[in-house]
Amino acid sequence: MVRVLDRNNLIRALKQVQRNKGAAGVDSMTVDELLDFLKQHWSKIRQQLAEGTYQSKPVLRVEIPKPDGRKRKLGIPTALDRLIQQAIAQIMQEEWEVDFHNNSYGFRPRRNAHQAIGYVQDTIREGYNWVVDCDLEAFFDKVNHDLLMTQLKAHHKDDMLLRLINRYLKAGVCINGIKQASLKGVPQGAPLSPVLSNVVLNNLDWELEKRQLRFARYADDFMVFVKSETAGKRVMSSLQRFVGASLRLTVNTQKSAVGRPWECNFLGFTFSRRGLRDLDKWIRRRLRCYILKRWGSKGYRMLRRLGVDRFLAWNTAKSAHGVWRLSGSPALTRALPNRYFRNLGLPEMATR
DNA sequence: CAATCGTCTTA
RNA sequence: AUAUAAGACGAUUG
Ligand SMILES: Nc1ncnc2c1ncn2[C@H]1C[C@H](O)[C@@H](COP(=O)(O)OP(=O)(O)OP(=O)(O)O)O1
Ligand SMILES: [Mg+2]
Repeated sequence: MVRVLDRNNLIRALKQVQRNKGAAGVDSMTVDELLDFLKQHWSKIRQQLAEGTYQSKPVLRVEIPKPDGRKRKLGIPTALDRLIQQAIAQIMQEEWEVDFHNNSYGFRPRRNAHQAIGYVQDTIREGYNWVVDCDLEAFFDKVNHDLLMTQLKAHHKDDMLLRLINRYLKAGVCINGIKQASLKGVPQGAPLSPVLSNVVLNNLDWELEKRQLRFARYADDFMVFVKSETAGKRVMSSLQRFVGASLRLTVNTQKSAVGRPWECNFLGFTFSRRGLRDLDKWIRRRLRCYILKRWGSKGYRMLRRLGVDRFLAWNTAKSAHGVWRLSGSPALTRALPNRYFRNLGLPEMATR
């Protein structure tokens, strides 16, 4: 709590909230009104936070369309609550980093989707040719408060902080003017929610580790790797049981399946067994167009002299099991955009 | 090469 | 029309 209320931490949080220019919460205070409000009321709020008497406002319910046509229920905290939560999140995410599993890649500092994809490819290369692809149903909305608080208490000694987080969980939602209690879930739109969601699924990570399974997780989307279809089916059903019984969450059966890694999507990337010859021929074609346009026939002669591989300079990599990864310069990625890879069912290109 | 804005992607 | 993290691109100021 002391570290949360540290001056530097608070101004970093304030800058982040202001930079986002997000919409107002239930009190209809905008982010540029926040600074004036803080000048007047901050000393009082700071004292309430230190004493554990601060009462947060409920979140504002706003619905936005999801890509599949359904609605996503956002919970927008007030600008002030976003500031306080961001200040907590900055401290919490660094403290939890040491306890989080290495194969969890979502919502974490210094980790990205490419690292998750890289791990997936290494795993496939080792001969794990069956995959259990899982997504959770309405993940944030269904997070169990008691389980989350138990998890937080086990790792965090600060009673004031725990109390404040609990108040945020129980702050309620405001749906067109009418306040409702929040009995479960973390709000989609609160700065603290992503790190709390990782705390919940950290249990799942270590359970998979205990069962000595290879996996990669990105938020609520995870892949577990096995070497046969029967093993995959067995893992899928035991996972459903574990997620339901121990985490009080449900696996989204529409978005989950046991299959071949090269037939499924993970983080918008597709894997393919297509051979290098096809790939090389296709890249050659694209490159010719790009180089002729950019440097004319001089560039084209240079390509012929150096060859595609040397020209790419950032090399194409081949794997033992026919899974390909390409890397390219930013300029090349612009010439060969990822949607071409997607349309052809090839793995996308990672810039480096 | 330090900082600040703007667009976009993944969950 | 919110949040986090990473990344890409574009622009600007010294
Ligand atoms: N735009 C967003 N704003 C805030 N949080 C988000 C947003 N998109 C996704 N999230 C968070 C909350 C989600 O529970 C979590 C997983 O996303 P996603 O799997 O797409 O939806 P979901 O799990 O809520 O519903 P479902 O999977 O049943 O369609 O990521
Ligand atoms: Mg989901």
